[in-house]
Amino acid sequence: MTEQNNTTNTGPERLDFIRQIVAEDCKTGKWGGRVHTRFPPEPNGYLHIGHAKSICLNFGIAAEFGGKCNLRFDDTNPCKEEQEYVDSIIYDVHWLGWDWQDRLYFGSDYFEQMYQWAVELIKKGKAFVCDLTPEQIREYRGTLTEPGRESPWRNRSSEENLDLFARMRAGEFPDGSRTLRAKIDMSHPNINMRDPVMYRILHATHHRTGDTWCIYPMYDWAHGLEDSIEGITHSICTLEFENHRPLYDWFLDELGIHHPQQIEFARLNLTYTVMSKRKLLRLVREKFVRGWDDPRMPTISGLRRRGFSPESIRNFCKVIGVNKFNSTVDYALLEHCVRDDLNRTSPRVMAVLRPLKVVLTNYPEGQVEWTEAVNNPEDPAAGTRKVPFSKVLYIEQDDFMETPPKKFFRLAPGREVRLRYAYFIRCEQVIKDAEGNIVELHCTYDPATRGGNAPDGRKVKATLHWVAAEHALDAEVRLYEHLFTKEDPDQTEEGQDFSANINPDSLQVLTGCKVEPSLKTTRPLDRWQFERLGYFCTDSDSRDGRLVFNRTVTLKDTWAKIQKNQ
RNA sequence: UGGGGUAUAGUGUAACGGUAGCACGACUGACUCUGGAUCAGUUAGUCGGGGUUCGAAUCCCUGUACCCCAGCCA
Repeated sequence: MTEQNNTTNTGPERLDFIRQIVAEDCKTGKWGGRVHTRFPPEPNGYLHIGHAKSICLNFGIAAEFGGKCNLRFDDTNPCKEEQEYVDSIIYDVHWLGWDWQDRLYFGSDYFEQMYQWAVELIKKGKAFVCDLTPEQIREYRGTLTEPGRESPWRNRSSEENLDLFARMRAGEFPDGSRTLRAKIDMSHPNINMRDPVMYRILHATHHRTGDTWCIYPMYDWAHGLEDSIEGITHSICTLEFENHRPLYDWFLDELGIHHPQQIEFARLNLTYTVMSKRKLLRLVREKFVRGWDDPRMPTISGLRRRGFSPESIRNFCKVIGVNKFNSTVDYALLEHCVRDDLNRTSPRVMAVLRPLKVVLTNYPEGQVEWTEAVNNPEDPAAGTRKVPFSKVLYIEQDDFMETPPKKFFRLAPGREVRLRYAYFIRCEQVIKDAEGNIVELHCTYDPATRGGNAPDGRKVKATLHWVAAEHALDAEVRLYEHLFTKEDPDQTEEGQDFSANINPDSLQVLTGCKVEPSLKTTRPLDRWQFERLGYFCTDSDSRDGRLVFNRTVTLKDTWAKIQKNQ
């Protein structure tokens, strides 16, 4: 913990409401000064930016308070969970920069202990085997406004319950035929307390325990026990579990075991995207995207492939804060965070996405000059590199207009601009094809402006990026827009769902792009700034001789804004 | 209409009875070999109505709105 400097007016570090609780607990010694959190994903899908919020909260709090944070898989439902998801989650949490040392746990490792505790509750007369069908259980539960009715099986002797429960475990009964239920209160206003199911019979193969179990614990029963076993102090979860806290508390108190404090916070919502695993699964299954790691997905793997850095995601999670009320964060804030980080860390490079050929009529045929370019103006240590310059070049089509409107100060007939790190050039002639399309520009360069400055002190209003034709590498560049056309994808017409709001133009593939030769050896996940265009990331489809880049995010573009407002 | 939560600029958040602050966005301007970055500035807020108090975003009362809960999902 750093010493507070009272001479500055920055004030004390502001703590969110969860950190306030943790800080208070440390002060009062509630847990003996211990802070132990956990991130408990269910391995039934890929992690997304919303999980990152939880990950940063749990691992962040542990780190800040000198505590520990476990990675624990909440794998109590064999029907939905897969090893593939376990692997991806481990990879993603690590990639985000967090470490759990040797504390990688699985709820399924505690199945035997859970079973023993269930037996204990049965013996206490606090749990019973119920023979009601799923439909009957629903009927007996009552409704939000009416109390439920007690199961006719509620008052079996503990001997009978013990025997039946053992036989459930032994696999004597078919799926769905019986459950183990807690005996609480069928008229409780909180429906979760109306004799909730603790175990269901499921003859399913579990991704870790195989076929050793045919009864599986329900979340409400299992989760608190997992936290208790691991000695968790602060069990941080999302808002929808607030209604379950009384049950969480009830189980731990009845058992008289270590009782962590559950604290709930609001999950993250982001504009122009969906966050529920169910919807993300649909996007993948119904091929709206190319997979879990499609760069348009809000998954960690998608963001990684898109070019987001772990630092930018962690910083995003810090600036959005944490609260108890639902809110939707503007996607622009995520973009701000990634630009902020990439601006400082990304090497600059020149790439032309939509090439327009430029011939310098007064430049010597066959001559090549290697001009020195700065790799990162924000980081002098990044050094410089040499970029080839010659008679035939490519510039961006957007950087030339035959009849330029007001405020357009790039290249136009008769106008002079600077080619970055090279020369001033002047447009002398526009060459068109039979249809009148501009296919080539004839320009002259001023040899006196070598390096990019005029000895006579004359100024140009624009600096253009460029690539020498003969040295250029071909590349494919994938441009992305929001996956949905609406800020809230769930806002739909009657009878439609979020898929109706999918943006048909969310992916645009550009081929025949020209990039500078230094990019020849780039490897997947390398991050770049293409000067004046944006931040780009070498895609995993990229290989020697076939370069593929993803646009992470554009640079802030004043000219685009002017155009849009016209 | 049962229970549990929550309301602060366009958006995300601070304030813990004492000047409503920060960030993003938007809009100006300066600077610039990236129309980037940077810098300076502008914009705009306490859900409504009562009360308590010298003083209320904060405490009390009362409305209103939104979210969650009736899986043998988590």
